[in-house]
Amino acid sequence: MTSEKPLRADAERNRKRILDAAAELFAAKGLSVGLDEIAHHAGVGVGTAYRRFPDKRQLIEALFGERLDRVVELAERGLASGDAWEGLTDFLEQATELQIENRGLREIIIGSDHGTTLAARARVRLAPLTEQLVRRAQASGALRDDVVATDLPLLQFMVSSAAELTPPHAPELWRRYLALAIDGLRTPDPRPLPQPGLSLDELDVVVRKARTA
Amino acid sequence: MTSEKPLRADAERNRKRILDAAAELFAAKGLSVGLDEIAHHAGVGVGTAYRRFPDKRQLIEALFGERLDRVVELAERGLASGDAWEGLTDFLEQATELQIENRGLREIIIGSDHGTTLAARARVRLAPLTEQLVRRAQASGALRDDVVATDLPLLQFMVSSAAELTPPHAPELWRRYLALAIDGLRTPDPRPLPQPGLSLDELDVVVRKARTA
DNA sequence: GCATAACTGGAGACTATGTCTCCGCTTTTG
DNA sequence: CAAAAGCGGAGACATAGTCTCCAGTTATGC
Repeated sequence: MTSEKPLRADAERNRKRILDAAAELFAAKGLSVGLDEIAHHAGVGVGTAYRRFPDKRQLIEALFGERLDRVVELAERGLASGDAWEGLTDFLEQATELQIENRGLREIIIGSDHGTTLAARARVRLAPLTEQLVRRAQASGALRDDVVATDLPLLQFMVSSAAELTPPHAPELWRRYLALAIDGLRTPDPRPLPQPGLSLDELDVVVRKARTA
Repeated sequence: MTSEKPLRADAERNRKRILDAAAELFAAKGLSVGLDEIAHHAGVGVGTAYRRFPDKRQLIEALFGERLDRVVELAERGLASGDAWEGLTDFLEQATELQIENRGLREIIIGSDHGTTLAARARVRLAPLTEQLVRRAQASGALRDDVVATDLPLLQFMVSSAAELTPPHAPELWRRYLALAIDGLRTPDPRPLPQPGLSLDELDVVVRKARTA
């Protein structure tokens, strides 16, 4: 569909440079970096950047599709794990790690208008997998019964929020709080949770509106 | 020290209106609301607002001192509780609730340049109390031993982050996640946490830099 | 080589948002 | 009722991101 005329050699080279710079800056600073900054970091003029990516969304979608696939893949790998509980916690830990390494990814996963459809599609693929992860861990007896699948992304969000203000000399501090939360999930004789978990639709609303405010 | 000439009656009346409007808007929208917006909401001109509060910080400090006192007071009440565990969890829950009800308060407690000294002073008063709360709960056997006092504000921060994107029809959802975290604190035979907790000084750095970035 | 189509760079226009000043007019006060 | 105090809000200023324009440069096909 996208009728692509072949670019001139130098133009193609610049396109790649812009994509590289954008990947780096989005990961480090989030999606709010301007195309101007990206262009400068890529060593090209602003005009060049805007000519190639007239819409920032195109740039974002070009970059983050693969990253989101990896999250889905992590869930699949968790389901393939021999141990149901480990499958769940490994997924939680690794998916959280991805979001923390890449601030742009985190901002895509939680709302922030940009790349919305991309994230929405990933969520659709992810939902049945996490549902399955939770059910399996509950069946194995390791996971408390009153947890639901939509709790997972919210836990990830909480932990990655804390990670965002982590001091440079303790970049792994978030693992402490994820571990604490995971211990909360494992509680053997929990008192029932005071509020019901969200439905998938409700989660969608939550996740869409984040940061935008 | 602040040599206060008595204001004219109408001026004093407007001062109060501005304070009321600011309290309302800061609670609802956070500290980023402009003086212009506050002035308009108070039904006075922008000039009036700036004449009375040439520095936004003065306005903020005038408003949030009392709120911060209440947090300290909550810790004291927790310490006074007969049950060490309940004292701790009640404090956690109620202090978190205060932050969630009042977005401005939350932004003051975590860095964001404004009102820094105010929050720093509150932290100094709060530190020995939370230290005590934790120690007491550990002595009673209810709280796992590898938790430290600086974990409390970080847990609160995580939960209130989640609360910030809570959907309007489930405003109490955060209680679910606080309960989960609290169950993590109670874990009877925890596997040791993967990262050491922060010292008070480290917490200070963390808490100061938030949101500013 | 050379003509030309493709591409480049970055100044600056434009928008949006918040901070803060100035000053002609109004209200309070003694 | 005159003077002092206060008022309102237009608009100057600063910052920051988005995006356009076009004179000048470079790749490419003949």
